[in-house]
Amino acid sequence: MIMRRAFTTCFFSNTLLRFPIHATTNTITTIPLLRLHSLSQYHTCPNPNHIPNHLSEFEQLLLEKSRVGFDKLDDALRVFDKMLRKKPLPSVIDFTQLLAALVKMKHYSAAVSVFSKMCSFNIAVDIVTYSTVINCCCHLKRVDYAFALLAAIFKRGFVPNVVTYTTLLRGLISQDKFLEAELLFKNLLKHNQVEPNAVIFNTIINGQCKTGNTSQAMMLLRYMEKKGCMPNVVNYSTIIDSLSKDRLVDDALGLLGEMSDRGIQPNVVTYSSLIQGLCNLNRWDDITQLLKDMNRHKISPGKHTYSILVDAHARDGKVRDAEYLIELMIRRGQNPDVVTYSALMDGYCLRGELDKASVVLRTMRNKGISPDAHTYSIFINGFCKKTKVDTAIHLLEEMTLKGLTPTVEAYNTILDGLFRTLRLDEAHKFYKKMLNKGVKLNVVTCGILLHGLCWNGLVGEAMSMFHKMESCGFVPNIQICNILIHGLFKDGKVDEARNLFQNILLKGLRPSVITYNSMIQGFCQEGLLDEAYKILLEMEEHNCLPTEATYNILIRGCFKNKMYDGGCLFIDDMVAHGFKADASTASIVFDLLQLKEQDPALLALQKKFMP
DNA sequence: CTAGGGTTAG
Repeated sequence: MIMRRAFTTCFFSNTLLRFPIHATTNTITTIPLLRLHSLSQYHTCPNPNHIPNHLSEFEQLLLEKSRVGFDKLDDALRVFDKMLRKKPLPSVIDFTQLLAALVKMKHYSAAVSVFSKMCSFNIAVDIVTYSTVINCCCHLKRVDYAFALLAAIFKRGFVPNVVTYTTLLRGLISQDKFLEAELLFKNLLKHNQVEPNAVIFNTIINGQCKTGNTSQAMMLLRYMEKKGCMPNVVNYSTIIDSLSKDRLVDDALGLLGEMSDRGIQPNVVTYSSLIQGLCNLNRWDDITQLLKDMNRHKISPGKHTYSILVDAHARDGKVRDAEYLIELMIRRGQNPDVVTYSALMDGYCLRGELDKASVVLRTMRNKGISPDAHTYSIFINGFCKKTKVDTAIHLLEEMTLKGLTPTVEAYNTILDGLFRTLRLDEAHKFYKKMLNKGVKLNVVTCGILLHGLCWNGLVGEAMSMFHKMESCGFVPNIQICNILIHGLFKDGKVDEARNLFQNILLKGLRPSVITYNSMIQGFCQEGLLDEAYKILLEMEEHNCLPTEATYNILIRGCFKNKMYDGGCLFIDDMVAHGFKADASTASIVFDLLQLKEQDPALLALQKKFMP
C-alpha cells in the first residue's frame, strides 16, 4: 500500500547511487528532423511470418502484437500523406483529429513528427493542436519539451486554456514533480490565468492522493466546492480510491453516503475502488452488500471489477473460486483480459503451482491475449519463491530482449532472490545492472538491499549505506527501520539499535508493533529484561497493543534468563488476553517442566500446565 | 479537434 506512493519511491540521490534521473539517450530532439517516410523503419522488425520454433510463447505473442500495432500506424501515416496533397488543405480540425488518432494508438513520437511536418508545411495549428502535442511530449517523459511548446504558444499569441494547463500539470506529476505542479496550479489560480474546472482540480487531487496526502486531497475537494466548482463523480471516486488503499474503507464508505445525499451517482469505478479496499480487509459481507447495491442501481460490474475480485480470491489462495469468477464473467459477457488472467496466475504462483499457472498462460494465449510486463513479473516472482532464481533471470532477459520494459518489481524480486540464496556477489552485480539500466529504484529496493546485507552479516555496510541514503534525502519508512533494528541486534550492536529506535520519532515515523517486538526480542537476547519490559510499557503508552508474538518473545526471554516468576506472570497476562503460547515457547516450558529444580515459580507453572 | 478516477513486487 505504501509502495504505490510516488514520493516514498523517492530519491536515493543521484550522487550516492549514480542513479540517472532519466536516460538522456532517449531525447526527442531528433524527432522533428525525422522525415516521415523514414518511419517505415518501424517495419524492420523480424517478419512475423517467419517465427522460428525456438521462440518462447511470450516471444511469439509479442511479435504478433507488434505487427497489429504497426499496421495501424502505417494507415494513419498514409492518411496524413493524402491530406497533405489535398487541395484545398483539410482544416486544422482534421489534422488535429489525425494527431488524436495517433495518440490513441500511443504513437506519441510519430504524432510529434507529424506535428513538426505540419509546421514545416505552414499548416495553421491552434491551441488544441498544441495541447495535443504537449500531451505527447508528456507521455514521452519530456516535460521540458512540453514547456518549450507552452512558450511557443505565448510567442505566437495563442492563449493556453484549461486543457493545456491540465496536460502540463499531469506531465509534471507523472515525472514525480508534484510540488512543482502544485506551485504552478496555485499560481494559475492566483493570477486568474485559468478558469478551474473539475478536471484540473482532479489532476491535483489525484497527485495528492498518489503522494500519500489523501487528507489534503479531501481539503481540496472542499475548497473547489467553496469556489463554486461542484465536485463530480470522478473527484469523489479519486478520493474514495485513495482512502480505500489507505485501509480507511469506512471513511470511503462515508464519502459514498455523502455522494448519494448530494445526488451524485456513483459509477462502476467508485464501486470497484470500494470493493478493492474491502477485499484487502477481507470484508466479504460488505462486498456482497456493495454488489447488491450496484445491482439495485443497474450498474453492472465491469472487467475491472471482476479482475479485482479474481485477484482478491487468488491471493487468498482460493484459486478455485477465482477460476469460477472468470467463468462467471464470461457468462455475463465480460471478456477477461491479461490483467484478469495474470491475477489468476499470480494465485497459482503464490501457491507454488507454477505448472497450473502455465496452463492459465496457455488458455490466455489461445484466446489471443498476450502476456505483458506484469505477467512476466508474476512468473519471475513464482520462480524466485521456488529459489529458481536463474530461471527468473532468464525470464527477465527474455522480456527485455522482446521490448517489454521490466518493472522495478521484477528487478526487486530477483535481487531479493539472489540475497536469499546467499549469492551475494551476484546480488551486488545485479544491483549495479539495475543502476546502469536506469531502473527507478524505490523504498522496496532499499529494504531488500539493507535486509540482504544484514542477513549476510554485513550490518556495518547496511548502516553506512542507510546513512548515506538519508543524507541524500531518502525518506525511510518504518519497515526500513525494523530491518536495521533486527540486523543490529543480531550482530550484538545494542547501543546502535537503541539509538536508531530513539530516532524513529525524530524522523517523523511511528514505531509499529514489529518495531516494538524487535526491540523487546533484542533486549531479551542480551539479558536486558528490564529494558525489554520498559518497551512493553512504552508500546502500551503509545496505544500499540502487544500481540501474541510480543508475549511469546517476553516469556521466552524470561525463561532463558532464568526469571521464572516474570515468565509466569507474562503467561497469566497472555492467557488473560486470549493469546496462546507458540511452538517455541511451549517447547521451552515443557523442557523446564522436565527439570527437577524445585523452584516455587516452576511448581506453580507445572500446576498451570498440568492441572 | 485537446485534459481527469479503479488492477501488480520485500
